[in-house]
Amino acid sequence: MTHVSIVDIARLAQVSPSTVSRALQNHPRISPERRAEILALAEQLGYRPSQVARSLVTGQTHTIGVVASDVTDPFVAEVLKGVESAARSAGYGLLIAMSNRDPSQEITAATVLLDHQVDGLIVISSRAPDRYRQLPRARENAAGGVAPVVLLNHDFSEAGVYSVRMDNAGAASAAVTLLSQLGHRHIAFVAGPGGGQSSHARLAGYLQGLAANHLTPLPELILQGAGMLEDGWEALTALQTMQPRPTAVLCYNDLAAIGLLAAAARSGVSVPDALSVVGFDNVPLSAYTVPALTTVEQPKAAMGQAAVRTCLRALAGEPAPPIVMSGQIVLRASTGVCRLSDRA
Amino acid sequence: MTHVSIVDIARLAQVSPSTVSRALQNHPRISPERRAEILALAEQLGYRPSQVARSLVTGQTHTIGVVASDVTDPFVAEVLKGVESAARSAGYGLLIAMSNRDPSQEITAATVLLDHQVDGLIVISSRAPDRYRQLPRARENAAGGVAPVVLLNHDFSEAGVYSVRMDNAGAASAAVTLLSQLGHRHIAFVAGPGGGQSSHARLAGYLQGLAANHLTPLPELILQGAGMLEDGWEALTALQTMQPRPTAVLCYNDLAAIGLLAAAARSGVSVPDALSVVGFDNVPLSAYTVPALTTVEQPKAAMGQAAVRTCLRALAGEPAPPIVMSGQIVLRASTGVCRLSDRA
DNA sequence: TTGTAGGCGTTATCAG
DNA sequence: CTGATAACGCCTACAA
Repeated sequence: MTHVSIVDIARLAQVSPSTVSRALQNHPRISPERRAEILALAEQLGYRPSQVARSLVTGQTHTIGVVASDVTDPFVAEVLKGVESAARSAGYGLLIAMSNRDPSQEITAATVLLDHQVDGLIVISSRAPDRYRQLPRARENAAGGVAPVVLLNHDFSEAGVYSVRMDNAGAASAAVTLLSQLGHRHIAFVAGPGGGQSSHARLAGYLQGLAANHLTPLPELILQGAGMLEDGWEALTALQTMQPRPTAVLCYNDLAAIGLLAAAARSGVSVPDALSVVGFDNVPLSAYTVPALTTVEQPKAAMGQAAVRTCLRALAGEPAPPIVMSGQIVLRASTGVCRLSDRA
Repeated sequence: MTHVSIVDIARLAQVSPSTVSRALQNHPRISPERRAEILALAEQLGYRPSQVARSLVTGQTHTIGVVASDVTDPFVAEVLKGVESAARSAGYGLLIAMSNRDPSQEITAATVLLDHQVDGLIVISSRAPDRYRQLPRARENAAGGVAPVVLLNHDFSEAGVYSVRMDNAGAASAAVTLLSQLGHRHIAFVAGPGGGQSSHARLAGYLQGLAANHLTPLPELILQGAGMLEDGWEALTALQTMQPRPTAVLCYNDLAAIGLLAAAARSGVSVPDALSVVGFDNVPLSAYTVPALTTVEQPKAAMGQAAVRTCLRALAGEPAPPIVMSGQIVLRASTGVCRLSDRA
């Protein structure tokens, strides 16, 4: 016998399969003795219920799909960790697929997951959220419902699409204010990947921050990037050749900031004396850079857990309003008072 | 109609469900016209085959389980990326669970995945491989087989258990030789997590390297750790108070090395002038530390892909011998010639 | 080449 | 409280 099933147990226990089924799922209408007896037997036989068979009839797989832009990004990994722990403790499995930061792969990945019949979808850092409304009949759940989609750091109001995000703009703005209070007047920004709403919001926050502090926004102070180490590295050269030269820079994320820090060290640009650097995310590594990175904390694990909660709530038919979390600035050694006199 | 199924198509196409089934899976015995007609109809109706129903009958889910010690570890993330791409292109989904570096959670996670009927299991950095032989009937596949388990960086010969790993000992030994050739005589080692075979092998390699270079192994030069940033950070203090003071240190992984680098910078210990540091893994970040980290490259993505290939091979009943990859030393700025004269 | 019938392991709806 | 019985959506001999 390859696999002990519910009927095997039934036979040995001299009861019907349905009774066994009920015993196994703590159904109220069954005598305690029977249940105990059956449970013991199941245990002893090493019975493992077939999730597959169960899913076929219930229409639920107890599985959540996660499409991640890139697990190699510490922010994503950290969020994923939160997602995993929450999912696991809710009895849900996690089916994962990577989009490799590519919008078209993103919906391909989503489709694959949906085809594997995940109950819901969590997208960590979507870059193509508008396409979810087009996912053909793929989102149709066998139970007749539509798989909820939870977007991380991407506000998007559409039926069946939920969101959990940070106050990206507010935090970015706060970071600029911090720099302004330290006396910096020329603050650059290394932008994030196009298409991502978090990039957009952080850029907006940067501009708001400048305005709030009566600083003039200069287009050339905004550098392109994609939230990767290389971007920060390359940004330094650009910063050094600018006129007037910025004395501080806010980066889309810690990765870019770390790249920038490395470039600065290599080029002999002293941080924070000659240049103050602020990151975003507060990944574990940011405490171990040289100098330690001032950054904006994002409650990464909590966001992941919130995404799962939102998903389950949607699944249960309960209301699941957008969640917006806020982040604190973590002051470390990469920022300092502006040493340059301002000659307008 | 909640979900279009094979019988819906059959009805509309005026054929039997089995014909539709055959058309959908490119079965040879069906007329091309029918197939075309049916395929078109399916497409038009937005038909999505139910993986669940399919799995119930075939006994295969086309899903591979991955238990990862911690996605937050860049090495693990990088390997996972390789696993994902290989799995995806083979048409397999990925069910993931985290062990949080805890041996007991590791087998719990494995069990959860197995209960979700994954076809095979890949364990990224196992710390409790001997327990896989005890996984009760959980590994029993519905098709009557046993789910193959592929261990990463953990050699383990047992039926149904496969392995893909690096030549950890060889690489560690080579790293020691490099340091020795740079003139270092007192080389410390920051060890990795207990239980992991890669820790064990790298430690062994370190000792072999010492022996090969006629250096005396001193127990106090071996520091405990778990492959995390903190371990390197804490190791520095220990190193500084040793007599004689080591002039070089090999770390279990890049994370520990990065922590060590940070501590050194904070304490004013100049790297590599006063201390040479070598990591292991060559994670992307290691090129962006200050100074850039000399380390041992591990073909991370390739290892992940090899793990998937091994798993699929085992699934197909083909032989899948252990795979051992080798790593190159990547020479960067954290190592240098020993500046201290040797006073025995 | 195509149709029929049985079954994969569970759950759920009925009667008893 | 318990037992038949019918799905769930698909695959696969076997029959036609």
